Amino acid sequence: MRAVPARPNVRGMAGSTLLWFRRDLRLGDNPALAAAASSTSEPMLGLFVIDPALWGPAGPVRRAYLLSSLRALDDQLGGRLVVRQGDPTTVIPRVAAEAGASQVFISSDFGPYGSARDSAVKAALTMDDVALVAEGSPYAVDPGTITKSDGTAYRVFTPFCRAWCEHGWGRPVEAASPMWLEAASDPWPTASAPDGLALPSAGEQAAINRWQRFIEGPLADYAEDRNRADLAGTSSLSAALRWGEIHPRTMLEALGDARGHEVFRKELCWREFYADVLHHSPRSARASLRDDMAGMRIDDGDQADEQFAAWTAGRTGYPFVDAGMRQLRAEGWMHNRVRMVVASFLIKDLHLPWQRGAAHFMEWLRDGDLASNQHGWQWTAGTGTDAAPYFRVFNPVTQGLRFDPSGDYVRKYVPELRALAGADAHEPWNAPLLAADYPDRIVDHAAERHESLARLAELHPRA
DNA sequence: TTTTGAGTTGTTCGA
DNA sequence: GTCGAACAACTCAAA
Repeated sequence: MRAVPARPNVRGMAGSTLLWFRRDLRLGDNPALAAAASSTSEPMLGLFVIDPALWGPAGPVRRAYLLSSLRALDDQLGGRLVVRQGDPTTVIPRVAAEAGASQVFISSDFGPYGSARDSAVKAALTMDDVALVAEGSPYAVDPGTITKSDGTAYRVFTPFCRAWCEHGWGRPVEAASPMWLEAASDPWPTASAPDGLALPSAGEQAAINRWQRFIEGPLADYAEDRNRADLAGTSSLSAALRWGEIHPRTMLEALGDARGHEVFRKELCWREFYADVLHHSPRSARASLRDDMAGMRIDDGDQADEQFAAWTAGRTGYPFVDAGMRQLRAEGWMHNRVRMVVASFLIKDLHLPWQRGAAHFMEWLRDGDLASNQHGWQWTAGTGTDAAPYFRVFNPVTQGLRFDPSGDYVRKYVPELRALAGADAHEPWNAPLLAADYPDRIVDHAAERHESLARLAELHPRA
């Protein structure tokens, strides 16, 4: 990235190569970059397109994170990352023409929007005699690759994971250090995180540093500590994976057979499993994967709206739920264990549709990934893969006592409960004078659990 | 072909 | 206080 050539005139420069970054904001272990670099000895042009179709829905948190990550990438490119705004179907052919590029390299996108967009871009480029070359993807194994023996997609995680491990994945590809062309950028959009929301540092180097710290520290006890909300037992790399600041292949390469390593590899596999499920069933981003659950009775109306608002604000009166919802607003991130608990509360205690909670998560999560988010929610709702224990209803108090036994997590995000010591923070109703500013419980968990099971029984009436 | 056992993340009840 | 059973029914792989 230091080797910046004497500035050529981009216009009319024949034979140059374009690298279109999307969710692969890194230089290391980047097959598209490696392929582009080895295809030409000419300097190449690194481009990111701000696509209005994605930019708006990304929400303020992901917009701010993305800009921060793009700034880091721009630094790595010696300030030569070209940023354009607009529909890629028109922007990509235009930039390719400006640069005289005959090839545009990308990393494959398997999402419903991304794959359709890439088809449209490919068609538009073909008219100009420019090739769109896809190399690599955000996954260790491309979605659609792992199938059952009859060729159809897996719907259960464990057999998928077994097949995924047997299939294996390649070694990280060597870093390339091409020369980068300079070209005009559109003005970068502005985006700032909501007031008071603190984002961690973004970019490839930050991701590598975080990964290194995780390997040296929490990974050894990951099997036990990953569920503990009051410990820093997770990798905190979900956003880096979402934006491709680090590739899962790089991580898998470093993992061995220790228990914590095995469990972490499984977590990476979950990400790949859900990408595979979404790839085979694009509709499942919006609709329940299991159509037999579509008739589930849900609540709506003014009271449902009020309860939804209490949930988003972290004012349900259940400390573990409220701590999670407030962490989301404070950091644009939530501990995975707590994601399940707040999701279960929305679905089983408030009887609201999973799509409503999933949309709120997508609005606030800096790691918001369509496949992982929607199917994580569907797992909790019992509408997705893993249909077996449909009677699973999380008890928000029990979960808090088990996975935040110190109460530190609750007190960190719910200041009204700081007068309660230890695990007492999970049951403020036992000491009302010490938690006077904290809301009362908006529903009775035992009663709503019963209601949820009753509504499920309506779908499967006994003979 | 049919059968069988197992399946990320759970809770409650009653002995 | 601890422990096993029950909560019903779908997917997958192996026997």
